[in-house]
Amino acid sequence: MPGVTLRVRFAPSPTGYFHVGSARTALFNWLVARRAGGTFILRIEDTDAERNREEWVDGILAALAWLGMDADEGPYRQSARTERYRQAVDMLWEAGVLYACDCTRDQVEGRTKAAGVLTPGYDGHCRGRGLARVAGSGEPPRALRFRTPDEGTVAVDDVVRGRVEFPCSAMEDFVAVKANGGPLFVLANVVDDIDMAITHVIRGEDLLPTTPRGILVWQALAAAGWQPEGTPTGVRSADGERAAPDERIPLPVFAHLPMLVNEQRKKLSKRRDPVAVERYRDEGYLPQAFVNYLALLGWSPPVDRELFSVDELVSWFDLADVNHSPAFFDVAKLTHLNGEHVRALSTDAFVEACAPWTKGHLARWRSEDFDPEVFARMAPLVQERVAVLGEVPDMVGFLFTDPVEMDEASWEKAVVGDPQAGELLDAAAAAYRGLEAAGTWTADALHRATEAVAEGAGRKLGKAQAPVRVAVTGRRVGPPLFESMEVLGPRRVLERIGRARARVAGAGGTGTG
RNA sequence: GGUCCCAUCGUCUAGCGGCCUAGGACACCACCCUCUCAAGGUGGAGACACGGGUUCGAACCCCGUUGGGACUGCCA
Repeated sequence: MPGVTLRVRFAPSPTGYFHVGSARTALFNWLVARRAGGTFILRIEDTDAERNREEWVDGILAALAWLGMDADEGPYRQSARTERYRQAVDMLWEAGVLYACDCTRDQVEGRTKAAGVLTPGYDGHCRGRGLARVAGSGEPPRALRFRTPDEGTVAVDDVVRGRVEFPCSAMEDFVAVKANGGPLFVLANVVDDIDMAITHVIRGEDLLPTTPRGILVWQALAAAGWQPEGTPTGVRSADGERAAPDERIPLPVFAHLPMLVNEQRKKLSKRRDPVAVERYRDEGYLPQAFVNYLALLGWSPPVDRELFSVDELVSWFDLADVNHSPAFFDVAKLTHLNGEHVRALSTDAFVEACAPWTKGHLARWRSEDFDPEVFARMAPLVQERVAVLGEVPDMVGFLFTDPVEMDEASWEKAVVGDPQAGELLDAAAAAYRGLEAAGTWTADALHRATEAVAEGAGRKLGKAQAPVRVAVTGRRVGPPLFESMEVLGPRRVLERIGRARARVAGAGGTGTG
């Protein structure tokens, strides 16, 4: 298609925090645009003033920025385009496809119930009443309904699902304009897509049932002579004279993505499912890993692997490889993938990525206690042991907290539960003091010294190091012990072993048994 | 109720009529490696919803059944 640039849009409604499903939709649009060298447009669908909040817009923008999905145009605001919608409504009204309706919801329901109709929905009551567009003073305001065809079908040609046909007989005359004059989704959305020359509409499958309405509106607008905004007038009118409406304002290509579901196989809900993107950011997921995982939800790459950089995703992504069936958002798999991305980082990048937890707002120690050099030395050992960055504080907290915070479960198991713990600690302390005196306080020397202690106690190193580890780091699990003790230094190591030894002795002395 | 969508291991999926005694990944189990924990290695268990067709041949095509889901707002 020479001369035709692909234009896609992500059009969220700011009615809540940014949702993983929305992020997936945004990503697929973004990938398609980047792959094709097209344009990615951001449009905020905020026509419902009562439900939209500015903070949610900020949340969307922040999440998109975090994930690296940069918009080429926008954000456009529907709330700033009311004049454009009014023009569309006028045109549609003149064309006779819109009619005024003053039925309340209760009235409609009452009539369908009384008539015993099996198919609820609007009954076309006001179709032939010829109500004026604006009611007289004192009368209730009137909504405008779109006159749908009585027969035939509307077909949606969908890249993902093929041709889907909807019978007009099942389509009610839907409300396109609120009584207060404001446009509804189906109208504003279509006007914008035409004006913004959108070529591909890529969105969730939940919008598939309303797509025929959009197509009807699109065709009515085209037939009524709607002029897309911002198109050079000369070119357009020349084309417009001859071309059929559908050619003049061609329908976009539709692609309805499979739903993201929870463990109950229901559409992800903001209310009951952990779907806020910012939550994953704060738990320490890497944006590139999150994007990688999101891409795998509903799309499968043509190569047999799952770890991709964002650039690789751009080069491999194709709507033709999008699946049909709903996908479960599996945090366990996301976590694994995140671990892979964490390990793929350079040490410097890892240290940098950890900043929010080491010296930022998520740190659990006083900033003056944090030693960047110590962290940098331990970083490679930590990096290969965490799946999400939020695990980092637990793993290195003993380096920046004095006295060390003791995990009581670890203490119980490795010290209280080990009759030899006391003598092991004594032997280790003695050996370490020797290293300190000899000036050979290195991980290697500590390793050998501890091995000797283990041998002396008649056990394997693995069993012998446990009490020492708990005494020094406060936990049974963590980064390699000897490197940890090396960076911690003799003073603090010996002090901690001494404190633990005293506690064991104290417990023994006051014990009842 | 109506309209529409979907249907391969627990999960994400490969498969687009013969390469399938169905492959990979996550999770799970066992073993190996190992100073703990991870990571890594090896092995294991684990699926074509059901019934009819079409065909020499069906996970793949068609029909039906069943199951799940979405929509059915003067929300988007």
